Amino acid sequence: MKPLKRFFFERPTLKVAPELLGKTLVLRQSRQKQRLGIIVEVEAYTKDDPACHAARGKTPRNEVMFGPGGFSYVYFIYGMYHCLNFVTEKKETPGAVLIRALEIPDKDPKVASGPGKLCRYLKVTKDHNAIDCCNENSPLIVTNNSLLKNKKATIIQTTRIGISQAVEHPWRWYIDESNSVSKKNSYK
DNA sequence: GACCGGATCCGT
DNA sequence: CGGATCCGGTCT
Repeated sequence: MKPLKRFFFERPTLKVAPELLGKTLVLRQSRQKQRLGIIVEVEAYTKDDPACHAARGKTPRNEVMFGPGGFSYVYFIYGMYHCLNFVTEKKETPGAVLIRALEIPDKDPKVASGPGKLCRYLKVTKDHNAIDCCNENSPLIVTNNSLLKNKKATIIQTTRIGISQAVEHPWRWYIDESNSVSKKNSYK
C-alpha cells in the first residue's frame, strides 16, 4: 500500500480535509500486525483560525504544524485522550486536519467514532507525533485504496465540535452513510 | 511556581 | 449535564 504523497497534503487545508474522507488510514504496529480504518469524519484547522492550536504562534506542542505537510500531529487532551491530525500546507504555514472518526472493517461501528476513541482503539499516543506519513516505511500512513469503493458516500459539511471559538465555520465533513460518525447534524 | 481551561467520552 | 484527569500555555 502506497502512502499519499506530500503534494496531497501541501494544499489548502479546506481542500485536503474533505478529500481525506473514504481514504484508508493504516497503522503498522509490528512487522506482521497492522490496523486499518476508513476515514469517515474530519475537521479542518487553519492558519488565522482562533480554534487552531497554531493560532497564537509556534510552541513546542504545535511545532510540527509549522513544518511540511504530511506529518502527524498528535496531542493529549482532557487528561486522558489523544487526538490525531495530519499537517497540511507547505512549510511555515500551519494547518491540520483532525481525524474524528474511522469505520473499522468487521468491528463495532462505534469503536473509533470520535477523535479520542479512534486513538484509544489504534493505540495512538504522543509517540506517534511528528511522523512523516509520506514515507514508504512509516508506521502511520493514509492510502488511496478505499475500502468504501462500492458504497455510496454522501459528504455532509457542517460545524465543528467541542470548540469555543470560531464555532460558526462549517469546517467539519463526514460521510452520511457511515454509522461510525461521532455526531450527525446538518449545517443550516 | 501556580493557575486554568481544553479539537473528549461516558453515564445519568 | 457533570465528573474524570493532566498537560500546555500564560502569567507571576
